[in-house]
Amino acid sequence: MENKPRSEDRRVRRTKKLLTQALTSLMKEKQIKDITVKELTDRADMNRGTFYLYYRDIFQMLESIEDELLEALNQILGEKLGETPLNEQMLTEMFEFIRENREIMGVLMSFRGDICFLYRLNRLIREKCMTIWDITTERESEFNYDYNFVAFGCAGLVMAWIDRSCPETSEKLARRVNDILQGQRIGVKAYSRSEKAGII
Amino acid sequence: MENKPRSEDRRVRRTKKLLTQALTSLMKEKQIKDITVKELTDRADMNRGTFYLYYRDIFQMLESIEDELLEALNQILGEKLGETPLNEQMLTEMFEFIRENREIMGVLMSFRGDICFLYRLNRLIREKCMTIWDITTERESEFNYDYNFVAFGCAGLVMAWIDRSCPETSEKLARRVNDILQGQRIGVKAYSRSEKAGII
DNA sequence: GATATAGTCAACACCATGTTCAGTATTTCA
DNA sequence: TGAAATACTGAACATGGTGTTGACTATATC
Repeated sequence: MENKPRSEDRRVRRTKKLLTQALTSLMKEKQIKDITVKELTDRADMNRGTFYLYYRDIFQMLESIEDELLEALNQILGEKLGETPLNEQMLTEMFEFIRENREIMGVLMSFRGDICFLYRLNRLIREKCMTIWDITTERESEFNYDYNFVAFGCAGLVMAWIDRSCPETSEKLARRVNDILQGQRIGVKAYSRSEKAGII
Repeated sequence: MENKPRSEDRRVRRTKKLLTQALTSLMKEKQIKDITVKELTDRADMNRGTFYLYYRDIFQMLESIEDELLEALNQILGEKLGETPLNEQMLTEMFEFIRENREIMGVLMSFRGDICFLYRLNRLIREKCMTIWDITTERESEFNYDYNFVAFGCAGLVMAWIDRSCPETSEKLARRVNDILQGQRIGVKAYSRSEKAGII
């Protein structure tokens, strides 16, 4: 995220950064559909016309922010699929990246966020798993349910983590996810006062 | 969902139903932000003004559809919290409800859906768990991570299920979720070709 | 320091929105 | 079944955010 192509003019970098900050800030206050370009550029302290130099509308702007985040995550996952394993080390790196960008990541995954981003993130990791594990189409259906459980489960866990401003280290979170995936009992049943109380 | 208060005029029921169908249909084709009231009422074959008799805008309409779904699910969960356990029977009932309303549920949970709905659904179940299991505030943090993993994991599993038009029975799905929650190994590791390939 | 490029400011047409009102159609209930 | 109530239609209207343009100013690059 930080090291963008230096080809862009300093002013361009500044403008985009200010707009991103303003959008992040506004999305903490209201739904994206209720944010106007005027409001956004006012907060970024710039002319409304400047916005249109780079983005078609606010939704497209959000999408382009998502593009950058996903591209960066893709880099971490290893550009050439199948080369790097999805291990605890890699989970740590991903969580660290999320932590570093927790402002915008938090917004995107919050109730004011974008379900599309969750899906794109999900697919990114999913495709890597498919390649690494060489899932055939016959096994795909079976794979899909469990995969989705784990993937969205992780997303949920990360949401709770960001929501608390990432108090635990990325390493600890990666270890927790690792433990769960290694087959460790998900600690929910432990909360039940009695066996009879239910199973969830 | 089906048995609404009969107090409403038949025309009103008809209008709302047509609008809901039209919205569901349109959301399969495009994002909600790109749907105009004109487009919606055209598809529902009615006057544009009629829409405003019941809804302020399209987003508010979606919200009111969500309200009804969540209210119905709340009924299934038992109105008086803490009275009914969250067991396999109840999971089956919930999945059956989702299956019956899979058209709109599918849209709401799809990549064109509403992240807010996921959060509301999550909170609904969460609050019930908190009450039943008598989670104290000290234990809440610990509980939160695991709970979120399971809750969003279930959501992900359901998404995959709806996405395939619910081929498995609600009973079978409830059993699968039950198995996972009972501590059964989540079947992802099984897909790995070798132990070295990674842990996710 | 010269040139290129980015940002500002004001003005503009456009179009979906949300509201209104009079007239018509349908439902409800006595 | 008929009358009163209520819902829907169709057209008109003001409004406000949108996206674009062109001339001018400010800033970065080399």
